[in-house]
Amino acid sequence: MNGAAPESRTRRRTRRAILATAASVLARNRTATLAEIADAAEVGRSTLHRYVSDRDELIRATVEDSIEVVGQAILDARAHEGPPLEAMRRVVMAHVEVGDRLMFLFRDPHVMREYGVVEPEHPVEHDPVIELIERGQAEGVFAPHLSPQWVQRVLWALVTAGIEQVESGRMSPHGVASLVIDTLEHGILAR
Amino acid sequence: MNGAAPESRTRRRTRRAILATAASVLARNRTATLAEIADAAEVGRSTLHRYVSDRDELIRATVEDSIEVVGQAILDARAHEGPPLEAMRRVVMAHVEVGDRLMFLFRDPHVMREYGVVEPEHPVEHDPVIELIERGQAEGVFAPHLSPQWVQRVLWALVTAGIEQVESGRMSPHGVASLVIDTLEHGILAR
DNA sequence: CCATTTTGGGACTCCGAACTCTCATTTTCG
DNA sequence: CGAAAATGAGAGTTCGGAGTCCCAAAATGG
Repeated sequence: MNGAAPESRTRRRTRRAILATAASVLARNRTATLAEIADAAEVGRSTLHRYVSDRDELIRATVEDSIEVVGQAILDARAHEGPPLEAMRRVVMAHVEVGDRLMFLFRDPHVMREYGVVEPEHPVEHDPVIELIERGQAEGVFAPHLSPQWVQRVLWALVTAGIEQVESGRMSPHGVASLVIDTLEHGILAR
Repeated sequence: MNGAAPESRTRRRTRRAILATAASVLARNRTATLAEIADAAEVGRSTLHRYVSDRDELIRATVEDSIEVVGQAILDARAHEGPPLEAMRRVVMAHVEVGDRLMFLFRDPHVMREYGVVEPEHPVEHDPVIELIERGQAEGVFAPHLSPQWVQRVLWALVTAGIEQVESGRMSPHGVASLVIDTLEHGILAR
């Protein structure tokens, strides 16, 4: 399939910088200009066009890359190992760490709806987070009456909320993960 | 202040339709075209321009209108009356009912940052939801270690998540409010 | 029913972002 | 060092949405 054209180290680094910056900028401003993205990535507009022909292709490539990065972060969190509660905490921290990519992918549902991968390599049944939630429910740790998809969506929502709080200066970066975990686990009632 | 020019019933209705539709469309696609918005509102593009001169003014007017609608819905929820827990449940249901406006206002932080009212009639200290949360904390119902702003943000996040679940067909419209309330109150742990 | 208001649709211009192309310069790496 | 790769900057073109105008048709309301 691939024309046996390995990318040079230089080009690979530039490509990474472009895609990472695009995710970060587009997450915060969906109408950002290509010039703005190029500037933020510290690259000329011409160079940007050497890597992606189109705005459309830029978004497509950024989606693909972001899915890759997020997926790897979750794998690194070893969701399938250890007690579900501890695994969930690692997963939350992993989410926070790739917050930019997550916000790019999921803040605007339009992005995933239009550009989401057509042929998921790992079908939904193998999503590590879903499996973790199901495992936790089976072991009696997570509430059994909540659908795993809902729990996962809540996880995204809280992580996003936490990141926004940090960016708006209403919260220190340090405590976000634990606050999110606490709220996710226990809600807002006194106990 | 106002040039004593009361708007005819006809114009008032079309204005409402335009602003409501704009909120709904822009909430789901921040890059929607004016033509798309006009179509969705079932008015001609010319008519749209008769009510707002500019895309900028359309957004500004939609923000103002949405704040009005959301504020009224929250007032109707009587946040200051009765036990905090029940008041919070009414507030959640009110949020769900004006979900479109909420998503327009808060899904993209850029909107409120750029167009949010400059002179809030009711300063932040008088936000009924914040006051409800503080009251609930004072009465020992809500967790005291969570800042009211964080609780409010979580409330928004969960309502948004619920609405999205409904729209994606993963959940029935009926049970959303109670699911959001349950998750908000207790989190995801088994109990 | 008639005067007035409101609307829809088309034709037109304008503008900014997107995209293309070229060439000199810099960086990489054997 | 020297060839090849990669980049930056600028000029020029294209394109689509935004905004303007006009007129015939429809709806409103007295």
